[in-house]
Amino acid sequence: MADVSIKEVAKIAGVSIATVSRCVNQPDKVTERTRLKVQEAIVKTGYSPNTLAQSFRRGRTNLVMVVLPSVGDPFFTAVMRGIRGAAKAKGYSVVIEESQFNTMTADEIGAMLVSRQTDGIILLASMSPFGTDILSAKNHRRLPIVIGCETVSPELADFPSVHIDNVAAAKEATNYLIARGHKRIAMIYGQASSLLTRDREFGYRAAMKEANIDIEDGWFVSGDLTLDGAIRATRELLNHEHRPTAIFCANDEMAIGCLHEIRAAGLAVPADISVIGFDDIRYAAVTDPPLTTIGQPAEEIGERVMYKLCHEIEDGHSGPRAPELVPHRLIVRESVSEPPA
Amino acid sequence: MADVSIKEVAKIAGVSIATVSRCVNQPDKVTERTRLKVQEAIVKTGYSPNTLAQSFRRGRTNLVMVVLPSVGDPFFTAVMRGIRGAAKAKGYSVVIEESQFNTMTADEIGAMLVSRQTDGIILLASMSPFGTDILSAKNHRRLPIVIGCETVSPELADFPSVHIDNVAAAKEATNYLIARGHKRIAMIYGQASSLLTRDREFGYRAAMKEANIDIEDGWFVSGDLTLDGAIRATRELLNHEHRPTAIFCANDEMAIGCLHEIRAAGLAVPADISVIGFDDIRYAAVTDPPLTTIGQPAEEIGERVMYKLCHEIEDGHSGPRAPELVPHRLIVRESVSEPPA
DNA sequence: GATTGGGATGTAAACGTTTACGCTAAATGC
DNA sequence: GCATTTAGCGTAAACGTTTACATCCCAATC
Repeated sequence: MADVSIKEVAKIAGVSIATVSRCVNQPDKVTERTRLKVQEAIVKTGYSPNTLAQSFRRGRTNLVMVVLPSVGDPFFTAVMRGIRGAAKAKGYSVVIEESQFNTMTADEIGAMLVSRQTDGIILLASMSPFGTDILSAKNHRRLPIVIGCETVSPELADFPSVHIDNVAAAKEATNYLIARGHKRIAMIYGQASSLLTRDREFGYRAAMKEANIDIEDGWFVSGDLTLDGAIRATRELLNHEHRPTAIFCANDEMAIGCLHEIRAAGLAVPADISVIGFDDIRYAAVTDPPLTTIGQPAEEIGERVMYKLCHEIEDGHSGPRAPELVPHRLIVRESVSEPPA
Repeated sequence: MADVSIKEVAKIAGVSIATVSRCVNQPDKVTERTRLKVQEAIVKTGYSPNTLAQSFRRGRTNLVMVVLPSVGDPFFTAVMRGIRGAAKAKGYSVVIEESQFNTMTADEIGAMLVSRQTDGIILLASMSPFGTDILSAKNHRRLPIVIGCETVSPELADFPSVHIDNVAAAKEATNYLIARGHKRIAMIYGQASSLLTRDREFGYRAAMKEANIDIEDGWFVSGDLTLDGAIRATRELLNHEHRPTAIFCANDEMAIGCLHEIRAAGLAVPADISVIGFDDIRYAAVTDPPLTTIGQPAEEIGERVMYKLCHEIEDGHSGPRAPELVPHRLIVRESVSEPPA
């Protein structure tokens, strides 16, 4: 059944292997008559082209790699859905690498491309902690890499990217809390190494500064972008001598952990403490209380980033590389109110 | 930098390409002296073997495919973590296919293997709705396929599998509700086509029957394994003329939707209605109230299923194929109590 | 010192496909 | 009806690697 090669088809159809190949790949270069003859031989033998040989010959795998911080994060799941949809439409398969748990370095990524295991790479996770030499512009060979979600660090500025304006979005979240009357506003941020985190931090600090509100020591804590990290961070905040009346979490997963820990401490959201998240993952709508958050068009980001990558792979790069900004929006639910009197 | 082939290395090192290949793949077959010489040439040229050519020549991609119902489900995310870890250890990459949104048929899966795009396949989703001809035992060629999580349908019984005893687990969940005094127990199940759903249904019905409790019409509703589906299903249950006092959800994601909808209706969990889930995803511990559920060793399942697949790929199959059962356990939190008086 | 054995290396074939090139025969232009 | 183009097809090379086999050389044995 398997292991039938193009040779066999050619023999049965009474044509050369070149003709069989053409029938499959460029049907217009071949007579209707022979096309049918070959088609018949193909179904008779159950032939399907050996993808390995094709990839080898064509120098393409039709495989792209996505590097993301955590596959468990529902936000990235949504981005992945967009990527996958676009990939399917363009005939690519996707392999995922989690940057959080392995030590994949920029060198490994470069090696991956050089050794042609994948045709291109989508970075949803900042690689800055690893060093970006191979990826950087100083490497003159253009690697098909596109960056999504993350703000682009200077070394990577040469690569195309798709993301929201993280600074503006974080500022908007913070301003919303300020507008509701909060002054003691804490932030649970992600990983210190991440640029995305840094952008959201800038937004938070900028909004506070503009409103002339001081940020006390201990109001800016890391939650590692995880549920458990956020629970620890929230505990710290609750024990702070000036307990905040509002907490801005850099993603929804942390916000959910935050909600839980506040509740566990016998306090109420938003009566005692307001919470605002980031990403608008699906669970955000069903928490108790439903989470006010910043929505990102995750699936759209995924789609666009994939199409951009296809363009890089197939047409090489062309024209300018201004980051493609997509819109965010504040989604008001019930986890934010005025601070307690 | 790129595109340096084995020939160039050979020329620089002053040896034949065969020797270079041996240095890389079977270092013990080569003199220390030449090995060093070649090594030097390799770093000098920046050579890295063309993976496409290797795959082609060796007839192996070191790529496996995982088919699962929904990548968004945190349970499968956990399974994937196990798979990914084992894959990494064994030198494989993983591509994911979602069976929910595309129409991948068994034939396509077969084609995938025949055309050698992947070395093997892990099925975490039942393929029964699609027809299993290609995969079935009647196809004499042994395909490297392993089944995880799902109970194995008769046609697939010939393939190795790793899963919990879903019937027993569902029975245990139901019995727990019965033991707490419930009689009006509803179930929100997954997709009707899924064997896993059928097994959990069996367990539920068996427990009810043994306790001599009738299941009323309308107490057994589909939630599609999704949040939204569960919300709809819960609404139906709340409007039932004999409203259940307990709801058994076939997975935690649905249980979370269920909790939310009960709350939205102004009722309390567990005071008015008890809820029990299945899977013990991470969010289950931080719902309000924390969710009582059945825990599965998701990551372990993933690991084992991957190792089993490696064995299939590398050593062919050998010996008997009894399904490998892994233990489940009831995790008691706070979403179940006695029924209201 | 001749013979044998074996380890290290080179030679060349093979994997299945795509494609440049050349050939034949048919179609087109006078 | 002849010359010219062109469409359809076959031949064969090429992609980069692995590996069976041949070769060579050195060491060990008699």
